[in-house]
Amino acid sequence: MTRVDVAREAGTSVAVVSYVVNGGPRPVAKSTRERVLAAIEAVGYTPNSIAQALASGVSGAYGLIVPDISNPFFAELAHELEEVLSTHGKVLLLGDSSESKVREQALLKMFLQRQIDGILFIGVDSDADVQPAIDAGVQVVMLDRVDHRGSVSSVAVDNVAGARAATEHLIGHGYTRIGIIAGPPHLFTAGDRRGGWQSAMDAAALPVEPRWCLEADFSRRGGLDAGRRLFAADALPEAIFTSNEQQAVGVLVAAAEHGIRVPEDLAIITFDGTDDSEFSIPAISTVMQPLKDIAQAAVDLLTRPRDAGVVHKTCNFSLRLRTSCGQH
Amino acid sequence: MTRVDVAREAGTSVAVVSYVVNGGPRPVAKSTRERVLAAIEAVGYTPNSIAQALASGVSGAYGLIVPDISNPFFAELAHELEEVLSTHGKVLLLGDSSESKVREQALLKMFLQRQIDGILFIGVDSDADVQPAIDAGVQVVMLDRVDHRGSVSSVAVDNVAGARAATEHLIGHGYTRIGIIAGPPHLFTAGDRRGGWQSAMDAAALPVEPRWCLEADFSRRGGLDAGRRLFAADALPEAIFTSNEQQAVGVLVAAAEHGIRVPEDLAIITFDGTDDSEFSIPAISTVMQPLKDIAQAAVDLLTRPRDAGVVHKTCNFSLRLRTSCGQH
DNA sequence: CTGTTAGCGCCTTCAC
DNA sequence: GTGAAGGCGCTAACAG
Repeated sequence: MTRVDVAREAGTSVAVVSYVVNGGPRPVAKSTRERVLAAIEAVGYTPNSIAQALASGVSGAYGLIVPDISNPFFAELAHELEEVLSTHGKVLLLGDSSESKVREQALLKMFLQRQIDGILFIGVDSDADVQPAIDAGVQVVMLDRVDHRGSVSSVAVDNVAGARAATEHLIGHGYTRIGIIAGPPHLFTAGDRRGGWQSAMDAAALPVEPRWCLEADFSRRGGLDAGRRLFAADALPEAIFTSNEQQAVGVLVAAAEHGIRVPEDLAIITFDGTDDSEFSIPAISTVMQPLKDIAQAAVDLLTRPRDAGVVHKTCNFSLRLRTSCGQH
Repeated sequence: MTRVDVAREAGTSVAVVSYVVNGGPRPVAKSTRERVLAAIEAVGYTPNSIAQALASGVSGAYGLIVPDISNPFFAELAHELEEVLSTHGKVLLLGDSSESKVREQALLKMFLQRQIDGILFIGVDSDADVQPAIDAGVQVVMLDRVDHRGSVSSVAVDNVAGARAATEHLIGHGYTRIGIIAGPPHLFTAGDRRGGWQSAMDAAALPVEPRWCLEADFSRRGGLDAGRRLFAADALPEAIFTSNEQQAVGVLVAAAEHGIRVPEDLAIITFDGTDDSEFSIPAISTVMQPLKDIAQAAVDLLTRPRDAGVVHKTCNFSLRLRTSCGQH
């Protein structure tokens, strides 16, 4: 069923069908419109999006590239993004780079070939190469692992402030021996969160003990390994800031292995705020990222005109206090 | 940059460019081919997939519809599916129905308009309506929540056998008072797993205590609520089979709330086998679904010729024993 | 082996 | 307000 069928049924030309389907670019008489609408209904016509895309140049499809969709944080973010887009009748192409920069580039290229209208990009690291997209004139918005000084638009929370707020909360509890599980150094996210922790420590004139400053992947396994290293030492910190939620879950497992009670022996606070921290034992205090807001902001940026200039949008985090830091 | 540019550069016709790009349908002289290849390189040409799709009728895009991508099981499955597809140069459209049948249908329609080559479908419930896809002549493969007696192809594990194996393992431990957290009755998955549990109980001539048979959503919250109900009673079972992993995580939280030790006071075994069960406290024994195999099988079915007939593929589960059922 | 050309389904400018 | 016609970029007959 194409427009030709509709036109024949309605006794008009295909152009008119086009006008009523897209509400433009030319006006249509009320009576003709109704006749066309009826014909569309009668023959069961649905426009072919592919053909529309080819003719008009806009595909109504957006690409999302994530390092790993099975990471709960990215999955929840993808959920929100898809929701925002699909209510606008847009469609989301999912690209999972499996933390590989090579695949990341391959996906980007595949998406570009498909004439996507824009790309939501969460890079494997913080200096992602989205030049191909820019050259092709498609909008790019970076999420999460962004360079907020960079030349492409981005949406993220203030990682420095969030980490500082979390650490300050720990300090407010009276803890003075506070460690950190930092993230991979090649991620600005990790650096910023570490910076936030550091600044809170400095502001409170608290000593930073190097052996309580570990580095780990942003993964459960990373947190587990770091926790094991930490707990193998004789002296423990009273509290610890883990730079992402996955790490925190891993640290919890390590703590259980070593018979270390949370929060009695060790308080924990973390960053991100997916369901994982709510349903862990104990529930983990966390800096919550407002995923819905982030998704909405990202789509807003993405759908602006091409020449809109780069914007670095910062969303507000909130602190969610739970058992793991002594709250209840 | 279109084929015209390439043709001009290479001094050939556009048809020849097409032939070398797609390796057919007509042969091309070696020398010409090389000239064309060089020209493609020189002008930096990449084919427009949209145009290819329109002209050829195959888009190279597949749709995936899931009830909720932020559910770890679906997210891990999506990860595997995307991986399989994208190594074939195919692209995945992600549709998240948010557990709504209305959105499910809307997504299906959107995908169909985009001329997808096939659809991977995980329905909100077990009698999903994929008729529109079938009418449009696009392949459908149902995953997970499937009706393996139905008329569309599917891939899944043997839920009955898996649940029975899990329950038998519990029985092998010497437990006799074994309860179940069943899933929503409108899902065949849930019914099958319940059936497997039941048959193991029957085979061992173990009594089924109704108050230890609860029903809950396939979610952490569902498991939490069910656990609270269960633990509010005075007499507890010795062991319990939870019908999915999310539920198990919730039950664990409820157990912690009530000071019930796992596995000392209550052994738990569950179904699915994502990272969640590995990184919970304690680690949860589970029937593992072979996600990679499932993904591969699904894509294989999806890319068969249209008239290939319906196939219900069953993948082999495996039992992963961990602390929660007394193993270690 | 290579070139010409008619579509694929739709959008949109241009006449009427 | 409506219709005719020329693309969008590519594929695949059909001729040479």
